[in-house]
Amino acid sequence: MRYRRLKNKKEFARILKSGKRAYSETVTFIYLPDTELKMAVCVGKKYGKSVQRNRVKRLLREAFARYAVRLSPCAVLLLPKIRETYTFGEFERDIGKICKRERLFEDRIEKDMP
RNA sequence: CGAGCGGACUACGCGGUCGCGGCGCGCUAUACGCGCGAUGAGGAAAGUCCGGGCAUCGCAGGGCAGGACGCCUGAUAACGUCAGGUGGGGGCGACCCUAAGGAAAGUGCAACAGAAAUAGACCGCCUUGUAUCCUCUUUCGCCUUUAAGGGCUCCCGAAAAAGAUUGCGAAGCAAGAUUUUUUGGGAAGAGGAGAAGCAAUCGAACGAAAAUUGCUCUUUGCGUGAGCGAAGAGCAGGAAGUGAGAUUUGCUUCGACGAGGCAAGGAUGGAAAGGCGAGGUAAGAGCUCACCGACGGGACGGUAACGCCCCGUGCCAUGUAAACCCCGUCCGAUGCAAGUUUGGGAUCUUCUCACAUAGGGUUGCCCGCCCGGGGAGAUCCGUGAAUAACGCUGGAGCCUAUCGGUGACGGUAGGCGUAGAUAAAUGACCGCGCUCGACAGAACCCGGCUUACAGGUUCGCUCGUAUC
RNA sequence: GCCGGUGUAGCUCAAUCGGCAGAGCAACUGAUUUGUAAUCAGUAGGUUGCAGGUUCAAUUCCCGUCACCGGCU
Repeated sequence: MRYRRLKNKKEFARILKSGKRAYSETVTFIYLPDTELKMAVCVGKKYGKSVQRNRVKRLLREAFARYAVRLSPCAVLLLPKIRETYTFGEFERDIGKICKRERLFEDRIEKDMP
């Protein structure tokens, strides 16, 4: 297990209030340093019907899991932007860019990771 | 081959790598993890429109209110579902649709149009009464209860008898007014004046800051009609105009007033008191008759809805109940965020009520029944508290065979073990194939209904065309 | 998950028991003004969310569906 799911409502409020935000074309990334790595995906009703919402959540989790091994411990909220279609490639590329820019990678030796 | 109808099934497939949910086994030694294994969304999981299970509530006492359903029989745990049938409607047909009880229990509504809208008589048809004037021909009546019949009077014709008188010189013959009797016919008809209108003609007055005109054509409205009006187009002309009133001419329609009968006909309307044809009548009418429809009764068939046949009634009350309503059947309420268990004890303060009052609960209301304590705040320690566990998936379960039943469905035998999350699990990448993949994601569980949907497979059937 | 409500002109809203779909603002045209605003006169604008049914007739009654809004927890 590389990361934990965020479930508590209080933690959501804390991150939204004092977390740091980073933006990209497809996703908004809110993070706050913590003792261990935690993550949650926020997808409300305005993203479509249940099939569409589930697909967005799966794609985001998969993309986050690609980088979860190398991230320093912090609490992360992922807020996708509303679009017509969602693809895995865009999510993976943007999350990678953000993590690099915000210097969240713990281990800088393995730079050849895709 | 083309067009179509009905039913059933399926819902991209295969392989590899990484990853996710819970389960089982093993390791670590119970905070967190690791490895292996099998397994893991639908026909609609959707809408939440019905029905049930299950759970709780002193519900399983009564009444009122409210809601749902409504051809018949069956299936089912139950249903507004399903099966088979009946009636009605649609289609050439296969087949499809159908909330399909009651309108003589009562209330409401039926705009506009139309003479009239649930009722009657505006026009009309028929019978009858009353009533004005003039002209012509003329035979120019009356009574009785009517127009049948009778009586009286008058007129005309015929026959018989009597017969004043007249002619012939007489007998006699001829003519013959008149009277009586019998018998036949007749005692009425034609025309106009009248009323209401339309057009033309004459015309007092108005009209120079001038179109307010005429003719033709087309469309259309009103009127029974003569005719009148509106809109548009074209042509012509330049006082042609409007108009109180009057006369004549041409034209149109109708007789007036009253009583009674009728519901045939009258342009409307969704609907006009059965339809249609014939007889009948003063005119008419199911007034009578045939056929069709309606209603009532009976026989037969069917469990029944109903069908079919016979007889009778001339036939009376339009539609709407998906308006209120009546009749019959059914319904206690709340929903797994239901609910059960564990996790908190002490002190203080305050509010309300107390033996049937008040309050709370029980169904929206009433009666009835039940409850003895209940609620709030502060301080201290304690705290994962929108939490944890249960409910939670073995159930009216699925598959196969067979038996009963037209069928829905039921019985028997054998086999199977088939998601259970809770910020909520199915994804990413690579390769191959094709027809290039629609609608769409479980949240307590079932039975239905409805809605969305790229296609594909298959069975049965209908119509048309061509060939044999 | 459960329960309730609303859809009418470009906007905000009416329509009594089923019988001609209306008002205000906005738009357009004309008048007024040197011009604009205001004012006055007039005009146009509707699949009553969609689809089906009952009825002679539906914005209204019934059924289905779509969109939006609100409440409980």
